[in-house]
Amino acid sequence: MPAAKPTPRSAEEIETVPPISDAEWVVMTEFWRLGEATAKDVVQALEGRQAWKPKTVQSLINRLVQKGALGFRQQGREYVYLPRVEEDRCVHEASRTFVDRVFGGKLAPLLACFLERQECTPAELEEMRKLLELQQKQLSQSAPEHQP
Amino acid sequence: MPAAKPTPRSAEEIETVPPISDAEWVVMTEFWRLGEATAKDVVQALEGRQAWKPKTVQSLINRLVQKGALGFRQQGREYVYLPRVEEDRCVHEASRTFVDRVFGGKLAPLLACFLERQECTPAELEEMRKLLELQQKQLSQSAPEHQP
DNA sequence: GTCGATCGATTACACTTGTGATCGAATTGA
DNA sequence: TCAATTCGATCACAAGTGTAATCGATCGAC
Repeated sequence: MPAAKPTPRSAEEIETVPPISDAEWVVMTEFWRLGEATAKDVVQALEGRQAWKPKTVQSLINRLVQKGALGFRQQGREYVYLPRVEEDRCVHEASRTFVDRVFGGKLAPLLACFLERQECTPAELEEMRKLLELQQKQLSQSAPEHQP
Repeated sequence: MPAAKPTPRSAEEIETVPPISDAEWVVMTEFWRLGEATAKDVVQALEGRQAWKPKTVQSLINRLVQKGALGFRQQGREYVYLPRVEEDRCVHEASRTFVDRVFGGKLAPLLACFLERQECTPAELEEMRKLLELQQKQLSQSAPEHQP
């Protein structure tokens, strides 16, 4: 069957993010970083970090297109691909799923797990503490607390 | 460097944890919780939460045995299975892999992601903040700071 | 002692994933 | 003009996964 299917959709967003496998994730990350890119761009970007043949990268791109995670437009003989799913949404979805599966949905045990093994730098510890304090401050402002 | 490699292991313990798939993880979780259990125990434990036929659960158990994640001993006609990999290690390994893949190895962005979407309860926020403070305190004691 | 219920063992089967190779058309350098 | 290169399209193929069903032995109820 010829290329009847590969016309880019006009609709920009899709509602539910498709499942993205580990290897595909590496590729998506590059597209999220680059915004738009040809297959070759991504091959070059991954060079050195990933020992993938160009054809492998192309296969992963093709699957991401099939899944609706990437779109593309034609430019001369080649395609320029671009993300069709937001990084934030995918990242959040993946995190949610992971934390649910492994930690019963709670983040604190994950943090504890990392702290136990000293997986965080002091700078990161500080950053996280600030994030938490900020969040707590905002919460306490928006939701009136009863103070004893 | 703090956090050097922990104590050398005994020769028999499995050093690298096997890959555990999503469905298998659900089963392992029950074994970690129960300590020891027959297939039927786990089927019953999962009843209501997971719409799996008993044969499906048995298949997952068999694969976990093949992978070395479960062991068993015979008891009459049936088997009593038990974990052969520590939950902590599997959980940590899975977390490490996930955070590396999705957040470039840093935990803070994951936390930020959850906070943005208000995925944490106030109690959890507080718990995490305490965890962080404790860790920071311990660090500052073990690694002396340059004096003001 | 026979029959159905019940174990674990073995088999099934489609889908996904990782990792490419091949093919035909277009492009380019000589 | 023609051979080599280079796209994307299509195909390949083994391993892993989700989701069971069937088979052969055994145990318990009559």
